[in-house]
Amino acid sequence: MNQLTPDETLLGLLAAQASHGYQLLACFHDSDELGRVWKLSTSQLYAVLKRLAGQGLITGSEVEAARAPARVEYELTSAGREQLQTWLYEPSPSASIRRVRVEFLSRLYVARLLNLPTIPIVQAQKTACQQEYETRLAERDRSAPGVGFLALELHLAQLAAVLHWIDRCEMSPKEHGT
Amino acid sequence: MNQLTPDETLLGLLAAQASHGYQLLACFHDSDELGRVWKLSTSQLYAVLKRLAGQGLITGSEVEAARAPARVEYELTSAGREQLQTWLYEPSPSASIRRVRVEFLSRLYVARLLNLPTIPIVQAQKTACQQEYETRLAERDRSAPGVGFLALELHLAQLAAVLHWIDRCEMSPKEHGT
DNA sequence: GGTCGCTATTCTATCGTGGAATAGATTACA
DNA sequence: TGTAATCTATTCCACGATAGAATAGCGACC
Repeated sequence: MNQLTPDETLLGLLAAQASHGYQLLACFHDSDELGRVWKLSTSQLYAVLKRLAGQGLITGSEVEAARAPARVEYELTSAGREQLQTWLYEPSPSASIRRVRVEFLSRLYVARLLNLPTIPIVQAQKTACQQEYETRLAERDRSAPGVGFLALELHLAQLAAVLHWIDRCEMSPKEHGT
Repeated sequence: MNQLTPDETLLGLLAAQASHGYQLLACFHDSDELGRVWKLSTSQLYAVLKRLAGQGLITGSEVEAARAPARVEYELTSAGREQLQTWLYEPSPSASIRRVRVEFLSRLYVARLLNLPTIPIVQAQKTACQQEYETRLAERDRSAPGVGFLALELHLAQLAAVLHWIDRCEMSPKEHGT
């Protein structure tokens, strides 16, 4: 997959608890949950739910709510659970800064939510970023001065910042000292 | 403008020399020029040229080339020159990491190309990023632990990296020591 | 002279997106 | 009791970005 979509993150939320669009949306809007990770519009979320249902990763059923319009509750299928595991422990995650910010943090969020081990996720991401760093470093040495060179240096600085930051992600949420 | 487009960068290139789509494209593909800053498809570039022409910022005229198909050469109008100046010395540039990588480096590229002063551009960008850093720092102190907090810390680390990196941009291309 | 490759531009099909529209249900309050 | 406002929940639609194919002029090579 090349495009950045919340598909698997949705699977993760539904793995924790069967739910419906409007409720899931709240989680993506709460800045203490996924609000700082994803910027998701209403239609996009419902589109993803439809896609996942079409792929047989989740199934929905209409449910009448007590004091609200009827809603469609979705839950994971076994194919969905499998897909989630594969994504969560992807051995070669992307080292793109954007991907780290969004996809890695989503993995972390989901793993914590499901009480699954986070260390392998952090380790895999760290390794990927280190490799990327080495690659770019070699590239820089072959690069002519100019904005292309500056762009590479910025990229290297960003990767270095990620590598320094990522160690803090191994800790559980409560262990954060300064 | 909210969306990230190469419009003004194009104006900058045309300010240096009247040119046509195919040639401009080469500059955006050369990784020693703008290749590491913009990822631009053919159709996007031509679409931008049409838009700029529609806005009266550039004018095109068909030219027969010696050993090639006819081309449309574009040059800046006075409105275009004005727009370029405004953009180049924008007093409050965006502090978004992506914008810095793309828009700021484009400004720098264009200013160098036209032998215009780069210091004010760097200074304005630096100030914007410092302000953003302070804002996010305050936000972090109000934030609950979790991925939202980690996202903020990552953002802060990225901004710090930008602030450290940006000083090197004040130098002319040839002054780069280690 | 056919076809390969370079120059130069346009066309098209698709897809993501934001935001409006729809719609059911409860609450407010006069 | 009527009606306006508000919250819940989902769908619809128009727009623009985008990639990549298609078109097309022109020389070169064998």
